[in-house]
Amino acid sequence: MIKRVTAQDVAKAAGVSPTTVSFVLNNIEGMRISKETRDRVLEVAKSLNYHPDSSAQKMARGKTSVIGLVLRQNPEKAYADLFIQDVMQGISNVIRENGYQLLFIPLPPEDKESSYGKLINERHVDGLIVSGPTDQDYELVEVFNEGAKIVLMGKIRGSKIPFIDIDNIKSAELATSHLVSLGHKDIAMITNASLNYDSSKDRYEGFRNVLKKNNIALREEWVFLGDRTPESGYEAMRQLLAQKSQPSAVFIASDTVALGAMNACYEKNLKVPDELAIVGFDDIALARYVIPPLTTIHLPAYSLGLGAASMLIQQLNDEFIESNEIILQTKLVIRESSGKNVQA
Amino acid sequence: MIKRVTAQDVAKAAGVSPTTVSFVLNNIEGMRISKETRDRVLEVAKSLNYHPDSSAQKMARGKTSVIGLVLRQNPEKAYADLFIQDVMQGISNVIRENGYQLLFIPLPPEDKESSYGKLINERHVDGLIVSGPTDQDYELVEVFNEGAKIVLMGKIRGSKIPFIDIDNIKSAELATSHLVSLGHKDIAMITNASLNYDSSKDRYEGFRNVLKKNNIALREEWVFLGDRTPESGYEAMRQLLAQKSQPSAVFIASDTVALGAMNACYEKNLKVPDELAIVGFDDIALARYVIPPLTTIHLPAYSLGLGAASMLIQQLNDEFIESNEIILQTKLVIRESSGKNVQA
DNA sequence: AGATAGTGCTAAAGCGTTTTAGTAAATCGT
DNA sequence: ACGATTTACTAAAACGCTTTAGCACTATCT
Repeated sequence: MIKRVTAQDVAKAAGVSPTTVSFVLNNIEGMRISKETRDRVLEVAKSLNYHPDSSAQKMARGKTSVIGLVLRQNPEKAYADLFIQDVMQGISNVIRENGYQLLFIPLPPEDKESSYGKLINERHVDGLIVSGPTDQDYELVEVFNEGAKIVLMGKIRGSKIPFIDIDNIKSAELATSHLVSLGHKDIAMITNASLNYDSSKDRYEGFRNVLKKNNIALREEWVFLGDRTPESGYEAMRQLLAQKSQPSAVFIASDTVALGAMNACYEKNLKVPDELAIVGFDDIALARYVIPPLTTIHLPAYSLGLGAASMLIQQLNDEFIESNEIILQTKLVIRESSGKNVQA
Repeated sequence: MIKRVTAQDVAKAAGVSPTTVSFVLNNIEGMRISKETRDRVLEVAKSLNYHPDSSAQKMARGKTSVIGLVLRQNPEKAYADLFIQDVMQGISNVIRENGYQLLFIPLPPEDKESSYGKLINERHVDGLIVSGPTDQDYELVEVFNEGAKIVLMGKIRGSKIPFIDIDNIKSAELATSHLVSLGHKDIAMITNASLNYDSSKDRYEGFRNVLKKNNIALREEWVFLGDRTPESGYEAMRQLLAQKSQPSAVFIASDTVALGAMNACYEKNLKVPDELAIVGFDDIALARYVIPPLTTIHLPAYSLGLGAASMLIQQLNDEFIESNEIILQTKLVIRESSGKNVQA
């Protein structure tokens, strides 16, 4: 193993103290360093190929400059949910500007063992952005109350943790209404995830609201639970298509799930949208390229990431927090999968 | 900010020295600690909710226990290339077992400024797995020669860096041969990425090899460059379809790119596979759910990740390295997009 | 000329662990 | 009963940086 070049080495070579090296390299204001000395230190540092040891900096500074993005999902699903990609971009942009790094942390829901606590307490991260928290995330609330810096994407009812989210109920209403306005009366639904997730519960509620308002009876046998994967959509659709009586439309609360569902239709030679209209949710990058292109609810994933990161950085800087609760707007994007008016 | 609980605090509360606390918590063998003391320390640590500061550990131990996965791509493309998901799973499984963490690092090719050096020298990571290195990655070779622990997924010609890869030439031959054997003579190609990447170059070469062997002339105007995104496939296909003379089949060296291309076909109302046969490459999780399901080259992404991680960990442990160069097998997966025999 | 302020730098403590070298007490062998 | 071992632990250094307090010197003011 090669000997590391330390600030000591630089100091010695430049004929100054380590203190001065630190001042120069970190551009500390208020500390007067002559231009000569400054230049010399800079030059020596470069010629020795000096890089400060980040762990030592963390120690000395008392902060890590790392923020964690925790996905409340199994690793394989975390990577499979395409929607998270845009979110990460939004986050990345904000935090890089502020000198932070992103640590990507899949945290399976069954992994109860004090994992949030570890992340914070072992000082791996300064703060956390938590995507898709569940009802049962008691520890998260606890850790937050102990002073941890956290922002939620999604929300936990009854907690004081700042969050950024969309109005899932309204958005699902938007999607379902679109189907109703096209003349559909027999509408099925596949959720995005299990009902432990608030987002799932709310999207389901929005769906039911619209049915009720239009005096359409909810048919429980037409409601299936997805789990954010194409597989789950495929399976749900196969079960749906195996029933005697069939809907003319289905609202699938996740584009990723819809992908699988559409394949099941293809397999059964069922034409989308002519024989079955489909509306998705998320507007993942791929939605536009699906065959047929997917009508869906556009969710501002990039802005969600951006907003969450900004809120977290405000917390970390102990700045005044403008708003603890941000709700972003969604919109319906009409492509082909929902088809034309059916009553024509 | 709440005062951290340190090993000192635990030591004091348990009536022992910090040394003992460390011995107990790390289960150091050879150090004799009585069961009583051990239990007491453990209990106190738990009751005080003690968590060792990971930065301090890194400092003291001289290692970070973090390994970096660097994607030689722009952040947005890094997340968009679906193939990487499976790779990450393979890596995650190995490294978790060995007590390492994964840091996900998108590193755009244009970012020349000594980035590999930073990662290693600033001690963010103990070692690096580099996916998709390019020809021009001089710094990588340099850093490796200075003693950095690195494993490549892909390869750099002429370097001694251990790598794990597939035989891209042979795999592309496999794909192209399939098309030829179905009776196609007019075959186009869309690459997975720019030809700066070895994988691109090799897949292109395999494609040409088969044409040559079968006395089919290569038509340059039927060759397009993809960039791992659906967008690039969509654009390429539109250009291809705008030409006067049309191929009957196309080999697209990336499933993700193929997704976009297929959408362009749909838009032009061109039936896949009847009017245009398509073979992809990668066998991403979604390939099976595409409409029509995609014939493609299955690439052992999970094993690639697993192998890379294992090789790296061997290096880190200064273990005997069984093999510096591993080539994994691929296979052709025939689904629907390549269609039936065309001469029938 | 003496007090005051400003300039350019450094010594040393501190961050929270791990680890080497060692010590005191208990046990053992003869 | 005395030295040799073993047992159970600890003191202190080390990791590589940041930061506070302060020192010596020069310039400025009255």
